[in-house]
Amino acid sequence: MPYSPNTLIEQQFLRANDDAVASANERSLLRLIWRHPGLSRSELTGLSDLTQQSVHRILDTLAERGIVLLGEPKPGLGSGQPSPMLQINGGHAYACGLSVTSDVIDICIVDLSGKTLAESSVLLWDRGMRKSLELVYQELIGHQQRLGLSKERFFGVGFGIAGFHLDGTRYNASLPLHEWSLIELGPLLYQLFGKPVWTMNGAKAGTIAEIMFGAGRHIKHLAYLSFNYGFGGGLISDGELLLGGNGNAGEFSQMYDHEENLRRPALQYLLERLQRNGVNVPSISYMRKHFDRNWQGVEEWVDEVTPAYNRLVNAIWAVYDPQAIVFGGQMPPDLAQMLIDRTEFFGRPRYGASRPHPKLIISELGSDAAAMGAAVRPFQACFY
Amino acid sequence: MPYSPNTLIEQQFLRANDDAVASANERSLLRLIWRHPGLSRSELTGLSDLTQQSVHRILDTLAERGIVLLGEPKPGLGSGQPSPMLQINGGHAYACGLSVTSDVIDICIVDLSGKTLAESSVLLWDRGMRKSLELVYQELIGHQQRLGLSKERFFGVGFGIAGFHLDGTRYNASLPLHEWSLIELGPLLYQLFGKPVWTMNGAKAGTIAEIMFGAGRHIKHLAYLSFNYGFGGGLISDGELLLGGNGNAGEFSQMYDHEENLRRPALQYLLERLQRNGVNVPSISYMRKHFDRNWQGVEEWVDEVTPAYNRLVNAIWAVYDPQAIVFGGQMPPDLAQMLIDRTEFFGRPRYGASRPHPKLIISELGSDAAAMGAAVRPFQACFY
DNA sequence: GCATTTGTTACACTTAGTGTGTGACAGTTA
DNA sequence: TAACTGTCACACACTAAGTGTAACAAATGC
Repeated sequence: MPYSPNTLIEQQFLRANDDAVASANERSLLRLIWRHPGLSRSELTGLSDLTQQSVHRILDTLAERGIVLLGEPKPGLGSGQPSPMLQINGGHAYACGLSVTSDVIDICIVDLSGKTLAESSVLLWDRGMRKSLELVYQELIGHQQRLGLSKERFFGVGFGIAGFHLDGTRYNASLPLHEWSLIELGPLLYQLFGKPVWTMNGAKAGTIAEIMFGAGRHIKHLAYLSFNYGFGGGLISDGELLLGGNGNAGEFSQMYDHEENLRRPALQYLLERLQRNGVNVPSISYMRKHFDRNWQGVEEWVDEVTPAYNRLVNAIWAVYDPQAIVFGGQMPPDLAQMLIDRTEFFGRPRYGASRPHPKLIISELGSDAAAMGAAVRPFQACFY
Repeated sequence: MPYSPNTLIEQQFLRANDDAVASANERSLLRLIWRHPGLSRSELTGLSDLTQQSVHRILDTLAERGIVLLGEPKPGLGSGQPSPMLQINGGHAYACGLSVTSDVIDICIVDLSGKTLAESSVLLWDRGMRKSLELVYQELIGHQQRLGLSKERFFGVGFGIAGFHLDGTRYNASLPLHEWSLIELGPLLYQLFGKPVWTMNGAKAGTIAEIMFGAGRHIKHLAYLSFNYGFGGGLISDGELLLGGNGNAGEFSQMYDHEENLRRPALQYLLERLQRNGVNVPSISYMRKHFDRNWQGVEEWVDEVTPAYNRLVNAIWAVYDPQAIVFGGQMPPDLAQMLIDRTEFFGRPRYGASRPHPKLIISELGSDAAAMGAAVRPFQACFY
């Protein structure tokens, strides 16, 4: 039987007489509370399709289980009996997110309300996978002790890795991660953490962060570009991550042939160029933090990748037609703007009406998006 | 309030005390019967997630409403009380599909079981839209009388038009169809036919045919290429048509820049070339019927479009990653094979494991796929 | 202070699926 | 040919979950 995290969820998080964490209607209400912080019970009734009585009862059981907090009456709603404010109870559960890239594992602990409780990272150096995971586990234990988090409230682990999906929980990552490739990561990590583990491609983790914390909260169909050492991304359809036939929808790099591949907008090439030009930029995260568009070589690189970039944007438009394309990953916002300024949509207007093209948006999430996305993935899978 | 066909469905097709045609569970059973012709009631229980009792009761109500026929006991199932064979009752409802292209409107009448009852077409010439629709309506009336179809069993109309979606039921079609562009087609057609009308892009109609009658019956994630005068297509995710942000997912032509656009694999260019070479090929449908790969100019054209074709296939792979890409529309099967033989996937293997790429499949549906797809669209929207 | 408005809560009702048990039937065995 | 066995049909009581009606509670505003 294939590994599935859903069957491994602990009893204390499940509904009575049921092996799910929340029913479809419960999830729809939880989603609304997530998206509208400070909502009152009566306002929620208006947003939901359910009747007032059903909303009331469902919230009652959610509050009894400690998932939702019924707060102070909300003021300023006009006449009538005041309605309590609703809040997701962060204390009900927390999850750990891991993002494995070629040189570092980012760790992030997030509670059910979406609050980041801790962040840290472990450098890979030349340590083997087992050793690295052992260090990650120690980090986690440290965070738990420092924050006074009980093991019982630990819901699960989200695990993102830079590499494409093969099948089950197997991935194919780039060379430095050869040890992590081609093996079933799900059972391995479950054994280490003793909690259910949701695995995903790293760019998909960023996409989930964008769904839960970013532009995806208001835009239902979008494409997320994750610019990193290489680059990938993800598609969101109707607020849900789209997987495609093999789980690799949004692995945009694949569209280039050998030659064009060298002029694709992957940050490794910009980094190399800057270093060749003597600009002191040791890493991609440094580049993101201190980016200056006047650095020697930036303009040149942008001009060089513009054709491949425009091909990318138009291919996404043609194939998937999202409402928006979000620039994320480690891309410096100002660099993203330079690309956006050079965008050329190929479609020509007909009768004055052009085919509506996607908006181009710079992600407002930090560069830790992947680890954050990995961390909320368990909650997104079960609560929202 | 925007036009919606679902609210216009006539009483005789709706459930008691409900304004839907079939509940989620009813639809899941109907889908299974559709996909497994000759299924017995007991076999259906095994395929469905529901219990035997629930299946029994749901089938009972569906049989009472005349949607399903309980037939003869199925022989050869071993011991036990014999179980009746199940059949969708074609007589319960029929629908009319229209496919509007630049020179012709194809008409197709399909019953609920998927059987084609009639096919015909109306040439557009220089007739205006109103006049053409009037002729289509006369054709429909003729078919109804000849086949003895009662108006009461007429469920609705599926309408496909070659042009991209704008919003609501407005489309932007190529020049010969300027009269059909930029207007709300839904209310207009509802007024003419007096039945709910589901509108869609023409290539999406072909995609729906592929879902219901073709490769989509067994493959859940695929991309459909509709080669016609121009070319478009559609995406299927988990057996459902994917719309994207503006309803234009799968409008693949959009990915080419001005220059490459002239070397894209649209059949208009092949037709022109053949005619220039003195090959007697008056139309695309003639070309499909009598295609010969030795015609003067075929090989040359295929070589010329191969780069753009490979870009297309790789872009679909990169962006959406389907399990299969289906070659459909008016493309002659042998011509499709010539392209497939020239396919080059750009991905390189890593650790000997390549990223799994989509299978390339030639559609087995006839060239009337668009009208057929348009015709089943109302059933697909409400029953399956 | 009272009417108005709106949220809370109780209770009967509806819908839809489940669990149990009995009888029907075909094929096998004695 | 009668008994046995496994599978299916079907009836009935039960459960889960949402709806509709109505009484009651708590604020606002005149």
